[in-house]
Amino acid sequence: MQRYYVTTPIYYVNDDPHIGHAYTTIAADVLARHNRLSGRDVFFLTGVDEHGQKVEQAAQRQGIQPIELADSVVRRYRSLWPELEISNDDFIRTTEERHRKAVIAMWKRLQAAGAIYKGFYKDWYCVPCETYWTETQLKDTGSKDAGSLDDKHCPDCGRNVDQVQEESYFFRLGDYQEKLLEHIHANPDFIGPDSRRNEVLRFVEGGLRDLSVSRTTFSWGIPVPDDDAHVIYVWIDALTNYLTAAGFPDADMPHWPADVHLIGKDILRFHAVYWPCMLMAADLPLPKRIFAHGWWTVEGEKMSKSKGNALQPDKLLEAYDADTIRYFMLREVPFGQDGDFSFTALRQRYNTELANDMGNLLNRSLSMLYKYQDGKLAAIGSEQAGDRALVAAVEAMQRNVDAAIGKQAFHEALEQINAVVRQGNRYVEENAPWALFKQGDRERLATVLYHLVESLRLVVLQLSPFMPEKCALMLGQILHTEVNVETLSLADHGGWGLLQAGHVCARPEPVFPRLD
RNA sequence: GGCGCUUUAGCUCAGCUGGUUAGAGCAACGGAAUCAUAAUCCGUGUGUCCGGGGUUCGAGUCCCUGAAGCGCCA
Repeated sequence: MQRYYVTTPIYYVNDDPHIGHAYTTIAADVLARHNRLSGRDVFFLTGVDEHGQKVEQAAQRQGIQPIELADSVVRRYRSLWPELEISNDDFIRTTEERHRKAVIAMWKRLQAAGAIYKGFYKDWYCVPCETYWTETQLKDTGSKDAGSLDDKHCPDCGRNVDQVQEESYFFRLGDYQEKLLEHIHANPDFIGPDSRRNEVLRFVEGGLRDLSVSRTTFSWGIPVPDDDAHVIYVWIDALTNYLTAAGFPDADMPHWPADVHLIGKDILRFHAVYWPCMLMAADLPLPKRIFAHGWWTVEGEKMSKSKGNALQPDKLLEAYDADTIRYFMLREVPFGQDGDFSFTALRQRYNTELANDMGNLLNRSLSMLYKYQDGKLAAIGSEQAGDRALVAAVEAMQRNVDAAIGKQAFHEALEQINAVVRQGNRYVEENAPWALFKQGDRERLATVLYHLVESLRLVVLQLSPFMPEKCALMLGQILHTEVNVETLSLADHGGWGLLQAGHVCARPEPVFPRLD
């Protein structure tokens, strides 16, 4: 069986879940569900990153152990994901033993390859802020008298910073520059969208410096093998999670390499530069694709902690169901671009596309089926051009949705689906079943109603990865039975004509009541 | 400062390697129909395709240049 491995980043437990985390995870979930529907053996991974100085300090401030802080945030994620209908197959925590083993194995593998060496890491430290800054970050403050040490100021508070020198292990990132460039050029789909791919290319072309991969300034992490003074820094620790869950280093890894790492644009460089180079050094296959999506503003404003306007998924779920949120986020904005989350826009999408077009098409179709044929599909007569066009549109949609999702173009997939829905509504008007009924043309009436219901069945099937719950309801009405969308497959259920004459649909009930 | 991207109907955007009267969705206006969640369907746009210059028989689509916005890097 064809395999499919999709990942989200592991979210840092320093932060409560917000709409950005939900976005990545929903998108990954749609990929997972679509590929399951397509018959693939899917492995969908999400999880959390628990180590690091920030968590250590935050825990200290709260007077608790880092693991306690992590545990509490993990609980929030674990309760949130089911509410958003996230169907992850695994949830990884970087504090797990399996992960410690994988990271140690990764480290040793890099070391054995000669890709790690010990050196010194120079940094600037702002004592009042307790924050480290790099040389280049300091330059941004534009001091008047550049050059002298006194003029190095903290970008945050403007006070003087101290230079600190720290022993550190380094990864020979620079050695892989050419190999990485070759790989990106040879694999045009390796990084998406294209604008991000270009950014990475330019960044790598500009030269890669070796990467500091250990720290001695905090201890909340995985110690460097045979050198307890050092903790393995975030790169090797966090990124290796994708291997850990795949079975590294013990098992053979049937799902590796990953088909897609979905990420936010803020962590593009780690995933598109550091990670592939580490894998090359460790002589492991590279992920097939890394896709960076954009960020959300809320009602036109940037989300920020200080503004306190970060949209929390659990709050959102009090107002709208998961399917509506899922649909809106993937429909409103081309995946890869930034977008704005506005409640007006959400309600408009919902009312026009879901309530008026999709929901009402199902409702009016089944209503007519009941009004004219007691809810029962009847044998069809010969197909006319409009009937064949509808069938062709459904089949084209199936191909196009698959292609769109294959390149993470969710908005495009949904547009393909909506186009068939619009055609369905047009089909109703063109064939006017009510007129056929009055004329007593039972055969034509049966043909039209059959085409409507059967096309709806296939449309909803395609939509089910996006809106599992609503689609289960809609399919339930069409099939007149409880439907578990997780067990459906395109191979078994995706063909035209599977509904039989004599099948009785359920009485319709609005699935998308209009919102005011 | 360097590199790159974007700028097309009121709004959000599509327009591949240049070629008939520049398109979609939403919004607006007019009409039809009545199966349906007053939902649907049809019709309606005199848009400087950001400005300027150029290449070409022909440019929204290529080149140069200017402006605005954005991204990455410094």
